[in-house]
Amino acid sequence: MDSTDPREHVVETADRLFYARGVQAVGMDELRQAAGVSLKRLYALFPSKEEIVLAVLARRHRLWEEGVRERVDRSDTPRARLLAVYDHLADWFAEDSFRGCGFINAFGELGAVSPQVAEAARVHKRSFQDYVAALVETAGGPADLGPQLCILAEGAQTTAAIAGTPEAAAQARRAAEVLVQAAMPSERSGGGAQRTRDA
Amino acid sequence: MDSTDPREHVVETADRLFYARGVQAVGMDELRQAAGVSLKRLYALFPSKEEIVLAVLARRHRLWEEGVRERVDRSDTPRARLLAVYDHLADWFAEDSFRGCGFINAFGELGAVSPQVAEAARVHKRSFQDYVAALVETAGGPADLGPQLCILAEGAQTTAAIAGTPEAAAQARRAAEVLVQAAMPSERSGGGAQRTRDA
DNA sequence: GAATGCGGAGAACGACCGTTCTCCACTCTG
DNA sequence: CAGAGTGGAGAACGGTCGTTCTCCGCATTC
Repeated sequence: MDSTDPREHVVETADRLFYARGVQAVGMDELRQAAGVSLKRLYALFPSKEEIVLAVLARRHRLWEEGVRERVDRSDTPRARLLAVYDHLADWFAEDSFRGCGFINAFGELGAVSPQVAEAARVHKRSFQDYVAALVETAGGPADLGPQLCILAEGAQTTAAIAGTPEAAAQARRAAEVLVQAAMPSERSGGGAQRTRDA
Repeated sequence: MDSTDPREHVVETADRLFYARGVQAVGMDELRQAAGVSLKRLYALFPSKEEIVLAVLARRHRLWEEGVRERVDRSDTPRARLLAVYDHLADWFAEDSFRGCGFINAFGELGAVSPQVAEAARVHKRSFQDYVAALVETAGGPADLGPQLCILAEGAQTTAAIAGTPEAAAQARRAAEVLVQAAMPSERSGGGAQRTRDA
């Protein structure tokens, strides 16, 4: 829980608070108290609140990429790897603390007022799109497929967040299956590639 | 531009400001000045800022429904009506002022702190899902198709907003075409829509 | 013309924001 | 033990927020 690095500890705490209630709803004093550091130390670690926000987003980006990559790498076939993303989403949506994509939320709250936050969201989404595009290319799918799968993932996140229910992940997965099947029809319909044995 | 109803005029102005910069970034004094009303009058029209936010969302909900409905009704076949939604999105994304879905933005900014805002977003999205589900049913499509098409629309909105480019609408449309085609295979590609399943 | 009420302009208010500063207990070093 | 320096607690600061209040010009009415 508490890491050895005080900086990381502050970022973890800030992430939890910002994500749960919004950035502007959490004051520096509350963050200081929750993180158990003095205000002086807080400002010694970070020059401003905005820098904390950016550090939180950077951490979220890293954790997201690790989580997706780990889940994808657990699948063996190129096709299963494409769909693994939605299983990752399903697990995420089922968490009690789930409240949508932190980048979308931050973009909506601060994107118009902080170019750096907007840019962080842009880079994060772009990075995911590139990753999926690489998966599609490896699987031998057409270039169109990547963006379409990403749009499904984005839509599932906001839908699940606002509805407060996790079923959007499964719906997006089924849609993705259709798109993948249509874009990359398997030569053998019986499908020797169908080894849906996970973990 | 300026409506006869001062209340509506305030809501229009608030919508423009809130949408462009975020709710919390716009103070009541700035809104008062932009709308050209006195602070006293502003608080005579609305008891609090939150009520203005809710009125803005209600107006946005109405305009969105009218816009989508008008666009859908311009199409003649049930299949074209399903895809008309994405053409509407394409036009919207191309607007200079486009900055994502106002409900998603408001939810990200205030959803955790204002149950009423969260509920407004939920109702709005749910209403759209019901509308699409009705279109799907009329077209004779399976129940699964509606949520999938909605997820594509949601994903296109956030993708276009964060990327700052409108191409997500076309990508979502192409994906939707595939989903529709897979779920409702036309016997002849020329398309006899009359041969759909009856109610 | 005097009384009355309405609405506009904007000052005032209390709260809270992000950030800085003051003060002091404490721990090292000699 | 004396002195220096570090870091914690939290007060202070300037600013802004949402909201309320005061003041005053002005139109209406008897």
